[in-house]
Amino acid sequence: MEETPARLTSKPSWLLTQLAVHAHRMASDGFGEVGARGYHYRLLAALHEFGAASQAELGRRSAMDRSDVVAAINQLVERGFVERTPDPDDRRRNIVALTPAGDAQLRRMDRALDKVQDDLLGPLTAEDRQTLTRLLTRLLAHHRNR
Amino acid sequence: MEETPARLTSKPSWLLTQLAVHAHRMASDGFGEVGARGYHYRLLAALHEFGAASQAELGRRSAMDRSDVVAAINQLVERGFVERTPDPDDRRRNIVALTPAGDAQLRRMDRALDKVQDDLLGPLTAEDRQTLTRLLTRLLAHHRNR
DNA sequence: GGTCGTTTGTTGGCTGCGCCAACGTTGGTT
DNA sequence: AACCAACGTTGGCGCAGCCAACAAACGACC
Repeated sequence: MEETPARLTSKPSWLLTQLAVHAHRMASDGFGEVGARGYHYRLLAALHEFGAASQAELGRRSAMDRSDVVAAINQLVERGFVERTPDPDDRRRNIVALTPAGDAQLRRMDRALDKVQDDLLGPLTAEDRQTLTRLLTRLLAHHRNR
Repeated sequence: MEETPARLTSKPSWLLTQLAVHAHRMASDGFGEVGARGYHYRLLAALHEFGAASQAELGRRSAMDRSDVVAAINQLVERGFVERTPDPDDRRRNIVALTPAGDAQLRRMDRALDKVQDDLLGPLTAEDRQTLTRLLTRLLAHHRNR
């Protein structure tokens, strides 16, 4: 059983990034079962919660680069999960809207993700889970605004 | 100020991966100042803590793929931070050893990383930091072996 | 009106990290 | 001798994050 250097295991940044690798892999597996990836989920979630929006706005809400939004929306359009129409009021923009099929896909991904959360937090008590979530939320909010 | 969907912000896997992005970026910036990356730090740390080892063993200790170890060691050799010599007792293996220059580089990266931890945990009290570290360690240990 | 700066969509590219398949060489087992 | 396992190496893939550039369109200002 090979050991990991204490220099690494003692550093929160190491714990965080390594655990994120596991979380990411689990989520990817879940998404993969419905033929999707993380970017798709973020966009569908933003559309469902805030309604139709331009690509730039979607990017901001989903913490994605504009260029990555283009590619992901292309794929979602191709599958009929989303509709892209030019904005008549601002000809620079596209309006992206969720379709019923997209809504169904979002629910499928939701179910897959819920399972992931449970696997991820496996050995933690309900109280510990809450504590962890609270701490992570605080930190993320702090760094979100640089 | 654009909002992020609650579907995302409520999921530990989202908090974890997004916060990991920040942590990774901060660490990358720190490492970048001494012209290195995460892989280099992992290898140097393993060498310093456990002594000279074969590449395969280093990979296991640093949670890296064999092929990625090859490339990273090449770069460390090129900079004189590490020496690679054939193992006379097992001609399949190379013995990788830390040089004094490598040790100095490790210390430089250590200092950069310490700063990162502080920035990362910025708004947390000492007690909260300890709690977070404890929870993350528990989770990582759980997923490491399965 | 015309000019300037900004926003938007899009293309193309780059980096880090994790991972996998294949191959030849070498060791250990039987 | 035959087999399987481990090692180093090459080459390649996927996801996520990011940046630069461009043309088109918008807004504000004089």
